[in-house]
Amino acid sequence: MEGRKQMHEETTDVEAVLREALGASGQRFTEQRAAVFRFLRSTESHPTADEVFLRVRTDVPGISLATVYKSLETLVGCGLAAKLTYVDGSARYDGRTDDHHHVRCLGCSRVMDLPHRVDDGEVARLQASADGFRVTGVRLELTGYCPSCDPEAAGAPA
Amino acid sequence: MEGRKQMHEETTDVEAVLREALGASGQRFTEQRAAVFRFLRSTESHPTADEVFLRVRTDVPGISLATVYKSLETLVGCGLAAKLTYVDGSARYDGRTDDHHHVRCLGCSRVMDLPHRVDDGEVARLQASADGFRVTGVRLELTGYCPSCDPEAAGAPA
DNA sequence: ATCCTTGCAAAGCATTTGCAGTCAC
DNA sequence: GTGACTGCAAATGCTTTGCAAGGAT
Repeated sequence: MEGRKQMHEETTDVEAVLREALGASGQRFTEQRAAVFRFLRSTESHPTADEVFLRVRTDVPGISLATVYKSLETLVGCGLAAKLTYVDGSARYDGRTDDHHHVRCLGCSRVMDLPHRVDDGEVARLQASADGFRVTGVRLELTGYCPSCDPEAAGAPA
Repeated sequence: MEGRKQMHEETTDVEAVLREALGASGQRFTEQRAAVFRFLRSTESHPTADEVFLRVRTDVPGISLATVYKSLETLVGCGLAAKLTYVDGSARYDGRTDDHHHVRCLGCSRVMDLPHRVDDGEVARLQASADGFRVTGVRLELTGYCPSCDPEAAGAPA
């Protein structure tokens, strides 16, 4: 089936992307970095460093937590990942680097991606009052409750 | 002048607000909590716990950092302050609890308040794709450069 | 062969906690 | 007087760092 072939192509592509980005900044391709990058690209769960560690350990048994931290920082430095920080203080990593927004569930702490971006006109309106300020980025996060955590919804919310 | 009288009234009012909020949740009014609250209300600088500590220490010489942390948490619990977290991982506190947004300068790290809020229609549009999710809050932060830090502006950027 | 990376363990830093004395009520 | 609050210091948890061995180019 096409499925397997496509999967293989994607894997290859992911490695190529990583090799290129690392090479461009004079850094080396390693199995550890590849595993971290592959996992980040494969999930939308915006994992913490520790979650990455636990998962990647199944692919690269001997990897250490320190290496995961270093790899994540390397990826962020290459522009292949983004670092998010939440109110609880935990850092999370996102394999998507395009400008997008998030919804976070106050119940289960899950973070999901939003397909739409804030309208440029809206940004311009908000920015208008910060005079002289040159805006380069917008970060937006919706908070609330996902269907299975909603305390106001009918079902028993765990 | 009116200035002095108004200032005194405000101070009194701030304490009354604090007393009421604390009483409502069975907690006690203390000089330390009052000093922390007063400082938060008086500034727009969104200070870290340590900055609060350094400043409040001039009013309450013997106060400890642990007490500042506890007081800040108490205020957040009473709804008299909000806790913010930035990408660098540092927690900051905001004496304003109404729903408002921020601009952060990538040069000097200063955080300022934005007078406008994201339009409800825009939130609805963004939310539309997160189906089943009940949105309760919106957090937005603009990032960029303030006039004195803008590297693309004419003057020497420090 | 060079020097970047890894894994380990120790160090760092912000925040939290335990506890005895103190204070608000 | 009672129970909450403070200050101190120790503890915690996440993240970073130093270093010798190993690996990519």
